[in-house]
Amino acid sequence: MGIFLGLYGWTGGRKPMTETKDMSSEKSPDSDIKKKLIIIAGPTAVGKSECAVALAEKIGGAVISADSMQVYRGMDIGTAKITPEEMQGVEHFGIDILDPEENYDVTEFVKMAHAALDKIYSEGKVPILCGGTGFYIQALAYDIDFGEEKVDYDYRKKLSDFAETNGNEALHEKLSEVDPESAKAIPSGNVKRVIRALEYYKNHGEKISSHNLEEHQKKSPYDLRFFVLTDERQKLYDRIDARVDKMMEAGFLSEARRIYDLLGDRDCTAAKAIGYRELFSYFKGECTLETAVSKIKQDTRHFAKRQLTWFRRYPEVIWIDRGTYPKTSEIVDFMADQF
RNA sequence: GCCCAGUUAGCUCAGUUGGUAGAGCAGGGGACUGAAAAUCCCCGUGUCUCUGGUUCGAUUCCGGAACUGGGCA
Repeated sequence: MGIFLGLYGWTGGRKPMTETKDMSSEKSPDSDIKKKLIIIAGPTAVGKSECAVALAEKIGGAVISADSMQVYRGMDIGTAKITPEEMQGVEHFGIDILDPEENYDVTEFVKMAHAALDKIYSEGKVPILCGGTGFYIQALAYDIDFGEEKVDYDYRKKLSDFAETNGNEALHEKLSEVDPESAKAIPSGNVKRVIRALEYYKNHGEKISSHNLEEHQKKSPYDLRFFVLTDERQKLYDRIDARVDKMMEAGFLSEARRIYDLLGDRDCTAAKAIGYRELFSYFKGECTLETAVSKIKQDTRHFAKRQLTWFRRYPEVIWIDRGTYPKTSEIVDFMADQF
């Protein structure tokens, strides 16, 4: 049941906590055209994937993964990637689409997601965007414009070399000259973002700060149902620690070894994945396995905390506490109640 | 049993030539618009083990106790 939810518009029944639309008069022509997009986000290890599958089964949906690392083939255990069995026949997009040495970024994600959305909508299904990469979710759900040009890795390298030899302050100073607003907003220590701001100015002759200001005003083109799963901090951390131990038991070490042999010292996105990078430094003899494993737990906990911070920015988020809804079926029922 | 050393923030330790103390890590909060599992910013009051003494004043000096290491028997 519930599979016949049409393509357009929700059937109402939203909880009062979110902004309620007046059914009769307030309906703008736009909101009738807006397509539904369900988002299931949250920190790592809260149980997003399972919920997404269960919800998809219940309402006739398909899942789009919003995860920057699960795109890589062969990185399964360490990224806690959903297995084909766990998918239960529900279609998933954005998983296993690249080799680890390939670079991926938001724009690639958005392209992939748009294609997936087209397909899902055309089949009359409901898309469920599920994952923990807040930046990707943001980009898709609020239709952020990143422009068409491709990244100039040489220019980035040039700037980071400049910062290396002349100091971060010097690079930051360059930004102040062309885009004082960005310079004010970005600390000089955050070299990556300073570089991007400079790069943007070079490509567009326009300040990224004003561009961001415009993009910031954007409303979502979708009829969103933005769920964020959360849990008591200690419980979440305990689950993370336990999961890392389970990964090790499941053969994460040899999986990481395989990826390490493949990537070597290459500086690519996949090599920065939590779990892999710590094990890589063990392979290089920089630390003991024990140290590496506890570092993985530590880094994962920090990551989860950052994810939570990200999602707190959205006022429209419907928070779901696992303490209140420990069972996946309860969560799915709750979600289904929201539309 | 004796001799040394130590006992300071959740942990590891600095430090105070006597005026009640500070780093790293952990922890918390935040930012983020083409690297995002990335990158970066902010937040440190604790019976300075206890107890006598000296002193205007002791966490700091002296004595004792307890505990923890190490050494000698």
